[in-house]
Amino acid sequence: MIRRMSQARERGIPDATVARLPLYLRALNGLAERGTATVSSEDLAVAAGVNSAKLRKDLSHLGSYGTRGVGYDVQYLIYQISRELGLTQDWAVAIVGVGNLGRALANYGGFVSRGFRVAALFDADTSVVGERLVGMPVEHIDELEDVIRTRDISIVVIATPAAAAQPVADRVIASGITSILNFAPVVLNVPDGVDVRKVDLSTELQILAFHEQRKADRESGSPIMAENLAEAMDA
Amino acid sequence: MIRRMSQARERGIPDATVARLPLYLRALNGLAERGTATVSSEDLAVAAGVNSAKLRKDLSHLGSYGTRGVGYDVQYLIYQISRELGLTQDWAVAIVGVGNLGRALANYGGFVSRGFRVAALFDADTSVVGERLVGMPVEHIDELEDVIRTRDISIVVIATPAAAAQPVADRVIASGITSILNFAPVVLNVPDGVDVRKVDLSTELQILAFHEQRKADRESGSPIMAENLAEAMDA
DNA sequence: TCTTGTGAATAGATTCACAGCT
DNA sequence: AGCTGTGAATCTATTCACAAGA
Repeated sequence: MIRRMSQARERGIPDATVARLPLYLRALNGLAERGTATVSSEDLAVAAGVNSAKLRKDLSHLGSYGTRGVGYDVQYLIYQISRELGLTQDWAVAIVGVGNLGRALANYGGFVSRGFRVAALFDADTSVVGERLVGMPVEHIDELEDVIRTRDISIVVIATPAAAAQPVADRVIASGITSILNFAPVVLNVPDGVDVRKVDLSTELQILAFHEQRKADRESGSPIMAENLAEAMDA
Repeated sequence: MIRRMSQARERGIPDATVARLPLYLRALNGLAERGTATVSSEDLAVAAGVNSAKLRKDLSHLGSYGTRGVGYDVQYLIYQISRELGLTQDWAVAIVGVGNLGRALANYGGFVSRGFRVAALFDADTSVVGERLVGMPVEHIDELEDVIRTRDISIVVIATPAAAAQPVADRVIASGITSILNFAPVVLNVPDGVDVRKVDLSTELQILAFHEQRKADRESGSPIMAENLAEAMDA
């Protein structure tokens, strides 16, 4: 029952689409800054570096916010995507681990900008505890559970060494956190219902290395690789 | 012609598979450290947090490196994956932009560990140029082209402010670079044949916020959302 | 006339389930 | 008896191509 609405708003937006919404949002913000009032799917797709049919299908999952023959109203679309992503409220984020990376994250401007607010910083190292960063004192990891509850933290960023990441995850999950952004190079074990996203420098470098190697192989031109190249060029 | 070999080794490994190989490699290294000699697809899959059929299919793209009834030899598989990813050679990496993030990246241990070597650091800020980091002097961005060529850099990490990223990308591409890891929050415009991977904190946070919002919506229990929850629990 | 929104077609990834080998 | 490797089935995502609407 209650099966009306734009068909998509009601039930899940595809993951692949959700992953691209931030990209569109950024492109739209760029256009807005340059004073553009209206944009076609084609132009927005170019700005975001995707195919325009994909962009239109993605946006169609949020609703029907364009005007045929005209395009999309930039401000209106910014608002709709922001709302869909939950950026119209602001989320209290805690960063655990104030090493080089943690500091970089805390200082990262775009972080605080829209929708997110660094509400706590934690470290286990007592020589770092007490230091101030972006106006926040670094607190001792012992305070983790208390602070998460009292400051209504909803997203935790783990920027600890690898060995500390799982215990930290266990503790924040026990404190009710269900959204974790993990920078430590380990696979976190978490119960169902907890979302973990992982950012991993070495993984990204390895993927680049793979492709770089392929390119090098092609240039050195073994017969098999030459054939691959020919096939690749057909595309 | 020459259409033999394990059917997969010759022609492209799926992107989704390539993206997971680093994950398997890490899980395998963990097992190796604990002295495990042999592992089944099931156990390795658990360690890597994926489905075992997927793991087997992924590995089958590299070749037939398991033993039926037994599993995979840990050391041998580490070697095969490393070779496939191109980690048996080492890649000279340059980091452009030595702010908080650039420093964190330069100091990141796992970076240097296997396959990668920080071979140059660049910044436009003359007050940073000359400073030493991980044994390397920070060089002025003017040296970019020369250094890329003379030190045989093959991967460039862009950790500059957003506005500097595209010009830097243009310059490194003009110097022959075809692999870029971009931390700046912009879509880089690059010609065909250049691989760009993007790591983006705010994108990741926005994706988490989306899911977090969904969870919150469910708990507040509108009829439609309650229905969604019921459906989700069927799975 | 121009551009959206979307069915239909295609491509790609995941999962199932079991034959085949050790 | 146990586990890999893989066809077949399924699910998800992308792209095409055009009807419908401004």
